[in-house]
Amino acid sequence: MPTAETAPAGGARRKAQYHHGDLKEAMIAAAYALVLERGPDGFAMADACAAAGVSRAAPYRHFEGREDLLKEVAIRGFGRLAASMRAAKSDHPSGSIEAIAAVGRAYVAFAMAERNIFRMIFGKAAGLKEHPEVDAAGVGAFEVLLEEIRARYPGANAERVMNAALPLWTFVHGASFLEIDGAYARFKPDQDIDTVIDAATRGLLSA
Amino acid sequence: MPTAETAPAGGARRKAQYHHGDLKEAMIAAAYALVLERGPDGFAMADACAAAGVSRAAPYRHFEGREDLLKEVAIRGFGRLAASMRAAKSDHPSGSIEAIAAVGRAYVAFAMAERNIFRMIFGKAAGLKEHPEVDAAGVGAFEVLLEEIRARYPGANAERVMNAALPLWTFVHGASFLEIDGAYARFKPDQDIDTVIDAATRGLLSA
DNA sequence: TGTACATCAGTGAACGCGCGTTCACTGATGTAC
DNA sequence: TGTACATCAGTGAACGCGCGTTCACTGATGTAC
Repeated sequence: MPTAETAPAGGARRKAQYHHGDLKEAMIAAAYALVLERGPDGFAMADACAAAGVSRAAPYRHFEGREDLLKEVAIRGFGRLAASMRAAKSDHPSGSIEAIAAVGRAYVAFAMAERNIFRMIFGKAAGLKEHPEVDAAGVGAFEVLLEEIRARYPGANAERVMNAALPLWTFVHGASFLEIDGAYARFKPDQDIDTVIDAATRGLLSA
Repeated sequence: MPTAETAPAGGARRKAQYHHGDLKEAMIAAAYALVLERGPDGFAMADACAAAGVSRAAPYRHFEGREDLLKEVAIRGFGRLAASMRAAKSDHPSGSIEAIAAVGRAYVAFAMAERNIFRMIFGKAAGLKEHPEVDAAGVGAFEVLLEEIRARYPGANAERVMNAALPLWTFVHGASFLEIDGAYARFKPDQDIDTVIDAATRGLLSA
């Protein structure tokens, strides 16, 4: 019903169509929006069904259950995080400090923009068990940073790359959580988070 | 019943006593242990009641409800975190890099030892609303680091102290979450986390 | 091109369970006189 | 020191709600002939 009005193309009785068309995708999108808004714990199947304009039982044709749907949401989350980091670094020379700092800033910016998604994809506390696919999506996101580090230190072995990358990840990860939880706003309200990230990136890369 | 055996002092029929003695404290301790074990979402009032050897209705004489009990757990959590940081730094000269690094190591060590408590006290996602008392306990924990920074830079104004403290907190906070979530184990299994913290502390303090 | 039939994707209703919370109660304790 | 009474901290049972999931069904679609 909600979407019927806005898509009058084709036949006249598009309204109240029995088959949805792409319910799987619609459910994922609805779930993503709901998790974003209320967090993974506040997410209810019934709400996602309502948002997709479908009965409560319908999604079980496409997902094993709630967990399976949330898994899909988590994969999207990592995908969006990776995409925004990738976009951010494309403005700067490959391997430059600026590119690396831009990746970090994008990481924190994503956490701020989609805080509940960020909280969900990191930390199984939020009721999401281990899934190889989610895991792979997470690795894919980390790869964006690794690529940049490799470009900065051509020919460096894996250990050296990790030694450079992990502290940077650590810092922006911590910055994301502190920002999300309001710790920065509380202790230093006028702070510009991007400046902090830039400074830390330099400090950690030269350490 | 569980504690009756171990405290035979006084009267003979200590067992199955009607009045608990200190149910409030017993509930908090039971809840703390349960949250530690299963996380804040896996925590059920009924389990805590069972652990304290009391009916489901009893705690409502001492707490407004579940949220109120969890609030108390969170306060304890911050208290324990602060105490372990304080203990760690006492081994080193006040204001020294070693003392500051020790505080950081203790922070991450606490996160590892009590991961579900750590997750609970940071991030309201875990179903704990804002409470002034919890907030104050959190500030108290941060104070342990601030004291150390002030000792290092005598006479520094508040801003300078924050500028030094926040990046350090950010790093150990990120390290805690990555360690908890298994990210370090996954990407660099043989890494010694304490070494990383020491290096980052030096790098960030001199940045 | 039309009909029969298998298959698929929905529906509506209800089940069932976990769990926080409440209610009327009762046993224990402390205090006034 | 003993009794009456108020108060407090428990109990047992049940309520109620949210919510994921299942079941028997029905409408729509695609395919064989």
